[in-house]
Amino acid sequence: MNDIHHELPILPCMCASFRRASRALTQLYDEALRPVGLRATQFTILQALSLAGEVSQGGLAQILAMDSTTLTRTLRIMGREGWIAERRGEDRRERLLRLAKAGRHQFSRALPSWEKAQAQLGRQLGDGRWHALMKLTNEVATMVTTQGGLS
Amino acid sequence: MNDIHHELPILPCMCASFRRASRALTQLYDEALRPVGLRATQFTILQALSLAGEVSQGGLAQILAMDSTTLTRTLRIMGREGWIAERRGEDRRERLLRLAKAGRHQFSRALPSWEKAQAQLGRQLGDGRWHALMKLTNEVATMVTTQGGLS
DNA sequence: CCACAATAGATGTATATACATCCATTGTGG
DNA sequence: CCACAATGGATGTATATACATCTATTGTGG
Repeated sequence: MNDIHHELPILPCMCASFRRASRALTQLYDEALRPVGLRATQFTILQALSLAGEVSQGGLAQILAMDSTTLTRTLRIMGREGWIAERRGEDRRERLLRLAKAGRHQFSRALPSWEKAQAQLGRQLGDGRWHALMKLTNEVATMVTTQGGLS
Repeated sequence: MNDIHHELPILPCMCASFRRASRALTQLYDEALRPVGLRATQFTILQALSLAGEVSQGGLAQILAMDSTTLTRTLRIMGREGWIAERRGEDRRERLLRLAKAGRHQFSRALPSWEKAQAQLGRQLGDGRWHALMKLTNEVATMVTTQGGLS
């Protein structure tokens, strides 16, 4: 019953190729995190807040290279689980976000599953490709968001 | 008014790093394709069908490493634009898909914009990183979808 | 100080995405 | 042939994602 697929055809579009790999990876991580009750995206937000401390919604959006209004909905879901604490900044338009106690707890609870997914992938890729991909994906995100509209 | 961001922080999660880069790239390609009236995903489907000829919905889903039921909705949207032609296979559960005339036309119309995006990105990355990423993203997708549930 | 531009998010809307479940069809063991 | 498992998609539901537009707040030139 297990899928022993063939090689996937190369997609000449870099965007398509990235999106396909992202979908595959998201499956892998979602499956690993399902027993804990987290989606990959939600784990990412917990981890980002864990690393960044207190940030505004817009600041978090920049870190993740996503539209800040997208976070409105995702944070609402995570907020009703009690994982996110927020307060108004001095600039009262801003929402300053940080992990609530339940959020830190949920994050620790998810760590082993996440590490298992990372390790499995790391074994399959090997150190060389792992580090290359870490570097390259980070460069792509930085480069594209930075140089967005050049002449 | 233009965004000259800083370096983005490294995300230790491979999945998060991939998804972030994907979002950034999707922005770039969506922007390039917007004047033509296509999303990156839709362009990808047109291109995949253009390369693959006639395939079943499930076959297309495998090529793109996505759930075949996801395609039900996306294909419906593209179908009502008249871009996709379908017929029943001998196995009458299958839907066999191919580009309709309007689809081939829309695809050609979009090609220049897509090539511009590819070229801009290619310039920023340089040949080495471009080819490395093409190879690595394809390997990741193949590897993860193939080795899905190993012991 | 005040009119007005700029910014941070919230909301409406559309697409992308997957999973659980359901239906129709096909394959299979007896 | 027939009961039943397996498969291809469709549908219901939930989340992820972005853009256009709106509101509240902040910054700024005069």
